Amino acid sequence: MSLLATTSIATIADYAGQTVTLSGWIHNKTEKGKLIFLMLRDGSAMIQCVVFKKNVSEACFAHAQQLTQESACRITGGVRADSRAPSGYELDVQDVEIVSITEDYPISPKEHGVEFLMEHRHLWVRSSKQHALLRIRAEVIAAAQEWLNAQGFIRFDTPILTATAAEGTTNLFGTDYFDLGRAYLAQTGQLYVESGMMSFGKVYCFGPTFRAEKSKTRRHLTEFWMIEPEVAFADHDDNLALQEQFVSAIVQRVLERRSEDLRVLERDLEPLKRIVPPFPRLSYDEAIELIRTKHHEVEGCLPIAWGEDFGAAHETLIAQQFDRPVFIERFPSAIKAFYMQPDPNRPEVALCADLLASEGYGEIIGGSQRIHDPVLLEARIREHGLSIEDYRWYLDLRRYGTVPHSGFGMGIERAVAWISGTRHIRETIPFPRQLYRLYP
RNA sequence: UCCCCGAUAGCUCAACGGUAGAGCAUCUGACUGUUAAUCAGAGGGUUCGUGGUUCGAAUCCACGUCGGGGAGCCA
Repeated sequence: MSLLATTSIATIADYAGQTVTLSGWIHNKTEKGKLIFLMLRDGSAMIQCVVFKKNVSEACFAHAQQLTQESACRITGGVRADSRAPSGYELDVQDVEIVSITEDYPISPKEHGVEFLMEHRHLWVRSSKQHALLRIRAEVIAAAQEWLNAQGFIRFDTPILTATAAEGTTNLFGTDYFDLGRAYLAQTGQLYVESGMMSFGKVYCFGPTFRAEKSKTRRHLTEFWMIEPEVAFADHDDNLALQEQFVSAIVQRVLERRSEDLRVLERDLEPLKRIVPPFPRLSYDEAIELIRTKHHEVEGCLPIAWGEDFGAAHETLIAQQFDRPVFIERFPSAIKAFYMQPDPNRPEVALCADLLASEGYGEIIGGSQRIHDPVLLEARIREHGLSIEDYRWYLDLRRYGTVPHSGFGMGIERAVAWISGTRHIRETIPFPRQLYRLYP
């Protein structure tokens, strides 16, 4: 049963032959003398409504004439299958009720530049492609949480206002916090979610995270959403297995439920259909060697020495060797976060991995096995020049019932950009926050 | 923070040292099958700002503002 008195356009096929009332906005209008075509959008779908002058009252035809792009209205008419209609069904209009008339809607069906569209982001979300993309975002978020819930994970929310830097070095957004000095917006929920892991075993946090880095690329936002699972008694290999199942499940569910939106975005579905476990795995050492032999395949890609981190060109080169996402594992500890567990066979590398999306969309997951030994963790905190006092609670997790554990974080916007085939990350979130954009 | 590029009608762009232009949108009129309808007509400009070069600047130069692409950093 519907919560509203009006019919949802998405279910219009169920009403063929019946008279219904639809509520929505005029997406487009074509006048042809005594015949008017109204493309009505209600959020669920669109349908073409046909107004014939001789079939309706004078008042009704006048109302239809007054409607402009994005005017709101209620339209009553008969549902009829018609091959001439874009969606296969159209509405034979009997009555038009105007709810509000829109004047001078800024976004016409013609082309626009990025600056103009971003300035009108609050209206741009009504456009077909943005609508499809944000539906896919919602599906990715729902799929991620529901898959984890089905695996016995508990959502464990972590704070956004924190007293210190979680990972120390990166730039943070700060704000005054009453008499307690500075507070910072979280750049990850990971440390806190480890507390939940010791309580519930399998947990995840999901929320916005903030990076005050002056990144200016199509892969970066200053505010982005991250989902971070954390599992007790899970080692590095368990972690990678979890990640490839998680990512595959999300992709397959989007293919299953949002194929119409992927079609609107003209996304090639074949690469997505291949996203099933197992994903290829490459050690950091193997990646260095691959770059040495194949760096000429990507412009601007130069060989790097052991101990250096990869740049964007290196990631592109590595990702394009495979037809599905690829793990790069066991990075040098020196270039990774302080909490990552060293490989017992090679203490100079960490039991961590980055997952690079296929088709050159870059890193979508970063994860690791965490240090569970309190002595080692405390030493690492000191080595990184961090305050033991700030991490007292985090060290407590290792003092009381410590166990090996692993986890990872997936950036929602990068995953959505990859799955939807969207070049720029800014379109994958309703209101992107970037270096030079805080409005609307 | 660094490198590259851009700003002209509501929008997308042209004019590149000599009278400010087009398409779309808007308004008026015609049209019973349009899918970004078509046809006819009309209105619409502080060429981002400040200074400079020049007989003359949208055009060349400097600085500034806003924005776009990329690097680094990362998800």
